[in-house]
Formats: sequence, structure tokens, C-alpha cells
Amino acid sequence: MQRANEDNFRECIYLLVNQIPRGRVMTYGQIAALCCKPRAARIVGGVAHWGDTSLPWHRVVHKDGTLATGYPGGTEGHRKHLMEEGVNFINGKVDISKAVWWPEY
DNA sequence: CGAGTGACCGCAA
DNA sequence: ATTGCGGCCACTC
Repeated sequence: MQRANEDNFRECIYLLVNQIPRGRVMTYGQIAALCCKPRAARIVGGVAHWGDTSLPWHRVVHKDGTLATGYPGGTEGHRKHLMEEGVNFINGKVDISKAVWWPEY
């Protein structure tokens, strides 16, 4: 699933995020790694903010399971939105261990 | 084209 | 366990 055309680092992110199934989440570092840029987790966030806002960025969380900061509504709205999709939460954080989705299939 | 910035990550006190 | 700092790469102005 790392079909990222070298020219389109952003598109790789778009595709990955766009394919995250409901009730699952991915980490910024993971997406970056799948795009051949294990250190570019920040770019994922950057693209998230400046890129296509139509994508389910609410399914993208930190590696610890904490939620992003700049999401419309804040972490509170973000958390609620994920719960609506069936994501399990622990201590106000995503149960990353169970909800993390890995597209290596 | 150059500089600044970021919805991050990992390690060190 | 929490807090602070640096580094990394791409995007925007």
C-alpha cells in the first residue's frame, strides 16, 4: 500500500488517510513511514492542515494515542467524533493498541 | 528562490 | 509519571 508516486508525497498521505476504515486510526509517524519518510511525521500534520480537509484527519492520531491539537473542536470534539465511529477510548485517549490500522496487507 | 513554520517523534532531566 | 529540548522534511508565504 505504499503506492506513493515519488512526486506525490502529499497524495500518498491523502490516499492512506482516505482509506482508513471507520473505527480505526493511524499515527502520523506511521503514515509518514509508509510514504518512505519515517521522519516526516510533521509533514503529515502540515499537509493535514494545508491539504485536503475533506479527508478523515480525525482518524489520524499521535503514536501515544493522544489526539491532534489543531482539529476543529479541539481534542474534545475530536475524541467524541472518533467514539462515534466506534473507536475504543482509554483515559480520554485512543486505544491505539486496538484501533491502530495497519495497511500492510 | 529563501526563510519560517508545523495537527510530530524520541530521548534526556 | 511529567516536562523540556532538538531534529527532521515538506508546505506556505
